[in-house]
Amino acid sequence: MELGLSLGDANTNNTTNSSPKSFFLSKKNVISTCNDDEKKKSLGFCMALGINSSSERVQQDEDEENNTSEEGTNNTLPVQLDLLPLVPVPVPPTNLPQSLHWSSDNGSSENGSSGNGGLPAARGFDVNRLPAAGMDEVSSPNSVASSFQMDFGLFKSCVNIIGVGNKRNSEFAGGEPERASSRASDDDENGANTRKKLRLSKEQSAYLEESFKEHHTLNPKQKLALAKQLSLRPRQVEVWFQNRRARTKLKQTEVDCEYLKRCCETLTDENRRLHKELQELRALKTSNPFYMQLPATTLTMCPSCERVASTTTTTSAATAPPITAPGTTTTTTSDSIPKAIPFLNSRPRFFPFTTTNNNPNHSHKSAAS
DNA sequence: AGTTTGGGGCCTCTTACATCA
DNA sequence: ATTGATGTAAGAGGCCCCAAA
Repeated sequence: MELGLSLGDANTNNTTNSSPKSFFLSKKNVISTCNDDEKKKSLGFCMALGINSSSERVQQDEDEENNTSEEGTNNTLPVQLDLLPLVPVPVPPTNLPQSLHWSSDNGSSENGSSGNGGLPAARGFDVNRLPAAGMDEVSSPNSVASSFQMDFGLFKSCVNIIGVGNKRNSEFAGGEPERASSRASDDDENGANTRKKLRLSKEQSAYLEESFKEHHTLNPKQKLALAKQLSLRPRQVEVWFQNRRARTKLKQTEVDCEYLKRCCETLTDENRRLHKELQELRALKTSNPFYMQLPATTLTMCPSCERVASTTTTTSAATAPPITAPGTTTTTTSDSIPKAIPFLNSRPRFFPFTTTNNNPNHSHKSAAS
């Protein structure tokens, strides 16, 4: 079971919205990564903090990094907490190279295993570090390691030929091995087993980003294909995706916390205002006891359709003919809430833990319809 | 059918390194 | 040239899932 905290447009059905901002806290505190298996297991607790439909919707990932959350400041935030199953979020198509558009069934990831079949010609990626003695990791049980190692030899032979536009690496574009690689090889020669920090080139990072837009997780074939495409080790690709997921989660958490903070402030203001109005109404009632002699009306909220319905209860105090405020009408429907309580008509709807109306036969007993 | 076991994937925390101001 | 901050690749440990025994 996962806890899904979705920050999206509450005026739309955020469970089917194309891009709700959400992170899912599963029992492992992991981000749901659109993995089909996890989605099947997810029983989402969707907590949505909506903004006006016309307001900008915070975009995912890349826009998070631009800290667009500040743009979402809106004092009229309707807040919605939904107990809803999480619905898979469609991933928008990207301009990912065709070779990296994997299908979810792993079936189309075979591109990389057939030499360079289907993949664009090996681009100018430098190799930060090429293993001296084979691949340090081939995690796939049905590994394609043999073919990959064969191809790897080809890549290795091309390493010093490939030029990279990266400033950091461009200094070695003239056939010089990259510094880190050189140092690593030196250590290897010295038998040292110290870890070396190796930067990926901009092209490699961009390529990984594009693939990350498609899939937040990789299956072994995808990982191998990507590693082959980028002349990286599968372990490097795997680590990059792990770190990328962690960064995404961190930023998402920051954005969501900011949303929650603003929402809390909004609700605090709302609560303060309601208290003030309540005091005013009580003062009004005290000063003019006949002014607010309305029938005892209980406003209730239908959890299914989120419609306000009122029921007029007959009490001893309400049996007397109501004396309404000037210019007001006494009704019992939500469509005409007494204007003596104007905020009920204007306040944003706040429904903690509302549920959607799944019953098509749902109807109200009240006249409100 | 239920249990155990090993492998793989992923997450989280952490470290080490590269880069920049 | 040095230093602190920041970003990030990578290691380590743990958890979960799954298939095979």
